[in-house]
Amino acid sequence: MNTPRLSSDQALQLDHQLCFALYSASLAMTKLYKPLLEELGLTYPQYLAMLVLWETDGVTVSELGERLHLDSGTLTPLLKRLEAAELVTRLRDVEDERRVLIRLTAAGRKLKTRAARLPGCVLQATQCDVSEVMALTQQVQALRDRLIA
Amino acid sequence: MNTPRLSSDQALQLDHQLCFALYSASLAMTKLYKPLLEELGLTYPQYLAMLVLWETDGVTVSELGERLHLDSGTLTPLLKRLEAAELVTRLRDVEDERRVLIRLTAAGRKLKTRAARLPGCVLQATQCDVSEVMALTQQVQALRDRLIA
DNA sequence: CACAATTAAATTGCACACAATTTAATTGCC
DNA sequence: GGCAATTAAATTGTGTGCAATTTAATTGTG
Repeated sequence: MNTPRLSSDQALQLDHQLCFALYSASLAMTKLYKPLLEELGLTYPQYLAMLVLWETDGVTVSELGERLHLDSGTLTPLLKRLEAAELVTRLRDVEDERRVLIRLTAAGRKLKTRAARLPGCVLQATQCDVSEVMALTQQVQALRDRLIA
Repeated sequence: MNTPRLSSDQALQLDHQLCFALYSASLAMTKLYKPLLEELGLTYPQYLAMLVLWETDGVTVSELGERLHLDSGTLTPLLKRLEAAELVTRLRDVEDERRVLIRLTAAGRKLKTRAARLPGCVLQATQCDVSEVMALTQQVQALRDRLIA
């Protein structure tokens, strides 16, 4: 059996692009989170950084970057805003002064309680059940990991 | 049978977030396209705009925005850059002077030929076959449309 | 121990995204 | 026809993303 092929014209159609499906779905997600995160005083990328810290407090900027696939050019100003909001502290590691350790403040830890309702809200918006969302999440993660490799 | 539930702690884990899977996969896609698009002198969002125009030449800023789920705040400067690159023209619609019609130049139309190889490069990077990519694309599109609704 | 190479953040500059506002043109309603 | 309401882009301001460069600290090698 032959591998299915598409004409060059079809292959360039916007609605045939996996990249655009991901791009527009990701932006739609951001818009969905926006009003929910506004109550917490967070932007969407700031929320992702907080998710990492709620899992593992006290990480370096690099470690945070590896986890989120973002670099210091993005994270440094974002973390300064979280520091200004008094949700995290940014202190040079005494073991290695090149590194900056990001730690949650009491307010930062406390915010997790209020964030706990978000996953339920988002699940509802997907109109899927948990198992469907988990399956799609894993498929998209696996794709991402192949793209990065 | 009960709907599966997750603890609030598990539900907030980064790797359980569909939103983060989409976000990081979308950014990974952008990075994959970057060197390919550099040869064409396009950024990734500019490429998406060109995809629309290669399908339907002569659209308004609003129509382009509906197709890409982007607003004039994003599109106006982007289109000015495509105009500066002499790939499109931006002219007020004589029928309704509020509207701006975006049309491909000869160079803009011609660029489609060179773009034709991109879908193949991207498919290869996914390490999937066409049918898998198509299925995932449709799943993600359907999710996006439910999120927007 | 000196010093080149490496590493970690920060900085700079450019291009998005998007909310909110402004400007200009058209429509609707009387 | 006049004018409020609506519509389409553009503008303004904030916050990412990321390449490229800079700054500062550490490591490796002779």
